[in-house]
Amino acid sequence: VSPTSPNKPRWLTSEEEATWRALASVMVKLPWALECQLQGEAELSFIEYHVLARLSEEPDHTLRMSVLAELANSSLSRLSHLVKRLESRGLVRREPDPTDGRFTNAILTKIGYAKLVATAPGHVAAVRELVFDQLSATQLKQLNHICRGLLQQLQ
Amino acid sequence: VSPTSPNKPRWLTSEEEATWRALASVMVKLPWALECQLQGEAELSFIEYHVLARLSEEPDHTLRMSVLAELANSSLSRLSHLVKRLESRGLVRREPDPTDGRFTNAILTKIGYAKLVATAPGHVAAVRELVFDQLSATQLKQLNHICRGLLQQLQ
DNA sequence: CAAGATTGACGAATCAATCTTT
DNA sequence: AAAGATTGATTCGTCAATCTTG
Repeated sequence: VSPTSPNKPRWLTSEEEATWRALASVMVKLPWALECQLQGEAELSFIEYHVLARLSEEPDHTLRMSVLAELANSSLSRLSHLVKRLESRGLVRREPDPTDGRFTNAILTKIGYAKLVATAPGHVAAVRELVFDQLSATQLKQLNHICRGLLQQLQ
Repeated sequence: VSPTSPNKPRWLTSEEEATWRALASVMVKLPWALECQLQGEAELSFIEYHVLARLSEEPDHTLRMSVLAELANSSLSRLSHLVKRLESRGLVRREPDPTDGRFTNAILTKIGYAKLVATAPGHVAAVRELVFDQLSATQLKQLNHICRGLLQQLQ
């Protein structure tokens, strides 16, 4: 499709186009690389790792499913399927919230925590190697700022 | 998991951590938003759109499957399944390369091209709104540079 | 036999529908 | 009735195995 379309669509400049292609590639390849690292070393997907990680950040290693879904950038349905699998592996368990049975609490088990502790260093090393080792201190700040701006529009 | 682990894993600084969370969110939410836009307006996935778009950039609207897979950041297997679906919708067709039967050419059909022409303005508008309208000219350059750096490590 | 491509089985995400608790 | 959560059907991507052409 050529840039000579009617008039409504403001096309991308060649610099925007190049940036967009690079960004799109990063959005495909970076998650993939991290998936591979996690799958190879821990048989965990990226989102599974983060579910465990988020739970570990809570003092009681517990979060409501709906809150966890938000934190993990996941739909509730996806999370429900996913936690069921983690539960069958003994990494997480679920209980209805004692104070209000409509909520379900996801709870990190001892085994799940151990798994996370064993997995985290390798994962962090991969993130460091693939992302932060490639960025100067200035670029780090720039990227932070840029991402925050983009997130605003992504509600 | 706390930052007070043995010694091997150089943990992330709090600034790196914040940046990483923001970047991870962008990598999930931005593709999702664009998927929704394309699915809603054209019943195309992000990768399907880009397959059509890449084909349209060739003078003869033709690319070998293996080349197209590279350009679309896709495995050959994934592309094969995907193109089969596009073919069943009449948007693309496949032929063995006349000069060497080992290659398969994917060819954008008239219908596929029309679909792309109809879809592109809305998609570009979404990319503009979600990405480039959020970036200053300086940030555009920064993002371009950052992404290119990251891609180098992602081979 | 090697490279390009396809296939089928399986695993995981989505969507809509349903169930449960208040 | 509404919010939180689960479920099942469908679809898509992955992996490994296979097919095909030169």
